[in-house]
Amino acid sequence: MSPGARILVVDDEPQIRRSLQVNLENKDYAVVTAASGEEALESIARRKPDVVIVDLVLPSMDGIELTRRIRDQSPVPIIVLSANGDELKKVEALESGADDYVTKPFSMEELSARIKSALRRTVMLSGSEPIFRRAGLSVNFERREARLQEELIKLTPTEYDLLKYMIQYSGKVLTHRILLTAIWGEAYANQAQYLRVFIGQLRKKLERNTARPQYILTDPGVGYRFETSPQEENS
Amino acid sequence: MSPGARILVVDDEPQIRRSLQVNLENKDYAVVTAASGEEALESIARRKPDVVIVDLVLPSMDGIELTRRIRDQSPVPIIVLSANGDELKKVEALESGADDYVTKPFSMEELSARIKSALRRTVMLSGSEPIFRRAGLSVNFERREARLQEELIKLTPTEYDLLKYMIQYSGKVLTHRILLTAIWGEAYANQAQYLRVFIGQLRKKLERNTARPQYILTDPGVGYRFETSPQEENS
DNA sequence: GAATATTTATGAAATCTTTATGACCCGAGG
DNA sequence: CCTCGGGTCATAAAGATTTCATAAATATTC
Repeated sequence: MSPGARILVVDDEPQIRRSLQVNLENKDYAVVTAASGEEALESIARRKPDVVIVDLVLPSMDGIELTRRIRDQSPVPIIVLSANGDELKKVEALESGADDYVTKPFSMEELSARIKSALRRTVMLSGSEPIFRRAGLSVNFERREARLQEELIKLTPTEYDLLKYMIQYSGKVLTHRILLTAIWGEAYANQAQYLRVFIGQLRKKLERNTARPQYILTDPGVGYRFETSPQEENS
Repeated sequence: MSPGARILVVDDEPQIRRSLQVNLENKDYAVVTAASGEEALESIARRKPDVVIVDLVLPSMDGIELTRRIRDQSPVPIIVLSANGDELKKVEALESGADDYVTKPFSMEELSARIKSALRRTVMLSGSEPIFRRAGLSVNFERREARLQEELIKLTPTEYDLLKYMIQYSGKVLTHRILLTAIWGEAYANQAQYLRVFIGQLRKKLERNTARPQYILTDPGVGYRFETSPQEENS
């Protein structure tokens, strides 16, 4: 699927760099590493990686600052590695321009899935028609309608806008602020309750089991994400 | 096949404009060209093309922005020409309201097929008889008359124009703005009440049960659309 | 002056916003 | 280890607002 995509790993701990390098090379990625933000910026300019993985904790220039600096010069997908529990930092990272994050400790499968998702970020469209399809769900942008197994689903304007926006950035974590700003406007950036209500309505209409959503996932403390590939749940 | 359908080609490179013009005219289309988004918008308002072909890369206003602007005022099918590999842009274009895209480099056959497909989706008055038929309804565009089960229905000029327009783009949601602009003109784009009155009159004349319309459906908060596939009615 | 178009008025329907409630998670303090 | 309290989240439902359908009055056109 992604033979030889270039990945840059930025971490100050040599052990972690090594470990990631070995594991990712096993998955056929071309890996380069950097031990600091400065190195990373230079490496990005020279090597043009397809994905950058950044540890949140770095000496001198932390992950958030680095993310910001990268974003000033490149739209390359950035995945942040964050310590468990630091929701605030996650949000900060996402709003500085990171595309996704993985919470430590994480499995290689998890990281790998996020890398794939970042590489594939383009929404899959069927043929040339403006229709989005995934699992049982299809959304026709021309007709402004959504179907679940061929069955038409009635969506209000706001519900449709929200769904469309989430599909557009599917796979990516979208913070409350980002969603609220996009759909309702800057002034509503703090009305997280709106979001809960409308996410709830969308789930009620789209999800088989609203308690275990397939499409619209919650990232507690951060926001929501439209899942790209329906995963089987472990539980 | 499509005698004299009007096509607008929007591209800033004179060579490509020329090439497309010549090739499409050979296929019996009436071709007009525009070198910029601004020109294109004006040409659409004045010439009412049946299909618009837009290069994604344009100076000042790019293809996506142009697509969005066209969509604000017209449901005309838009085919986007995109450079190879720019998946993200394609998605963006389709979500902005484009109907189809063709990746450069492309053959004339390919483009031609897409044009035909786009024309087919709008109800063209091609074929031997300019008559639209669906379920019990038939509209003769040459004689400007509509019949319900062979019985002639009296339509005022505005009612007829509105019906014809909706049939032409049947299946698509037509926003209030688009309908008002098309039938009454730019200046009336906010008079949604006109629409309600005339839609109501059309329904009274066409629909068996105005409370459960078969043909003219309401998309609350968005607009109206002419239903393509007749639904079985229950009860 | 007859047909048509525009405007006004009103109740109904759909949607959006707000409030209320309980579940759940997690850390602090007993 | 347990319980408490604060926070986020999901959901239902009440209230407010907007949009819609319809009838009818008025204006315009030919």
